[in-house]
Amino acid sequence: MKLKNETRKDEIIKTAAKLFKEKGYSAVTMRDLATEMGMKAASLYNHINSKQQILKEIIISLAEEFTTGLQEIQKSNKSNIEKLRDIVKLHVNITSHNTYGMASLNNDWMHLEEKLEYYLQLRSNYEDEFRNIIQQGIKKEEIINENIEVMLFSILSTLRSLYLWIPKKEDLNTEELSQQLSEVLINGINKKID
Amino acid sequence: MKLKNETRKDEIIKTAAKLFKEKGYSAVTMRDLATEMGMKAASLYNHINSKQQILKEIIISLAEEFTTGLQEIQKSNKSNIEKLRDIVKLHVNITSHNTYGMASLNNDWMHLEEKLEYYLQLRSNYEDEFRNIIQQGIKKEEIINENIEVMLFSILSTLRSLYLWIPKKEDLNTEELSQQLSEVLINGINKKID
DNA sequence: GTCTATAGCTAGATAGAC
DNA sequence: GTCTATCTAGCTATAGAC
Repeated sequence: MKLKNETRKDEIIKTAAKLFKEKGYSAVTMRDLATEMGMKAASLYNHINSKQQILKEIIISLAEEFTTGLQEIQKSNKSNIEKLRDIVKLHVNITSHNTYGMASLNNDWMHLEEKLEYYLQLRSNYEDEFRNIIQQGIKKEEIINENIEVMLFSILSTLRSLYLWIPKKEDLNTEELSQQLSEVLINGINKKID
Repeated sequence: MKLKNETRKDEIIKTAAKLFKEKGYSAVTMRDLATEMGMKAASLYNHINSKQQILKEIIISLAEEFTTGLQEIQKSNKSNIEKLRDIVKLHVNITSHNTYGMASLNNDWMHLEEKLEYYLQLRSNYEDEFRNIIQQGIKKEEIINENIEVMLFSILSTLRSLYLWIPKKEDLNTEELSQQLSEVLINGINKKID
């Protein structure tokens, strides 16, 4: 694990993530990746051990980023609605600086081999923490007493799909987007009488 | 195109959709599909012409179902908020009777060959119609004057992700789910003072 | 650190017996 | 309509020259 190699290796992983987003892990060949990197497929193996390792690094680092981000949010004394706003910010921030990787996290996790179980554990824990915030919010009468699973998956689906349309916006203002998204997800789109 | 073949062919397509949902189009082999069907790969070709044809039939029929469904909704004289509720129903209904196919529609459309352009056209038109309903809703002061793209993609992302968690619910009541989902998407989760 | 060459395997699809 | 056998092409990964 020489430090000198990390720069080139990171470049390969970043390029791979871009291609994985376009066609999915299984449809991208090492030759595709090599061509995009301007080299031959065999040369890739001086920097990475396998195609599987690339997928693992993309997905696990992102999954851990979400886990630590949510743990940080949970430490605060904010209201549950405020915690939800922080979760929206977390997703917008991570997605905006790694749009490509988010595609693999969402669509190619099932192709993980040794790390599959670990990933599933992280994801399951994340959903449990998220669900818990909604439950506490209902108990404290900050959140309506609707079906918890419907609220959880409605919000989470939107946040998980962010990678699909964030790149379409030019000059992205993450602070503004987070604010607008929170508004829509929390308060809805229905116009009330002022 | 003998009618007698259609039953077996439909069975193959349905099984393929299930496998495509689990691993994605590219990772599913004709041998996998044959095994699941209890036959040999070569035998599949008595019913279908190619793997690509299977994907095409799964995706295009669903895309057309959404297109005609939205056209039907557009014909009515309902308010724009009511039209949105109908769109939610449309997605819940189509997804609940073809959960597997929805995975391909969402994640494997880029592997379409001859029909790719047609699919992209249908999807683009669908989004335009959807956006138009929101715009009209804002104009008629039924919907808040927030960022249209944020509202559009927030709602559409949730509806497009329905296939991921609808099967987790046992004894699904589509009418009830549509109602709950509309409530959350339109009115938000924030508790207001009664 | 990149290359050529290639091993070893599996993919989609076809031919033809039954 | 299903089978066995097989073709051609493409895959990941390695060996070894430079």
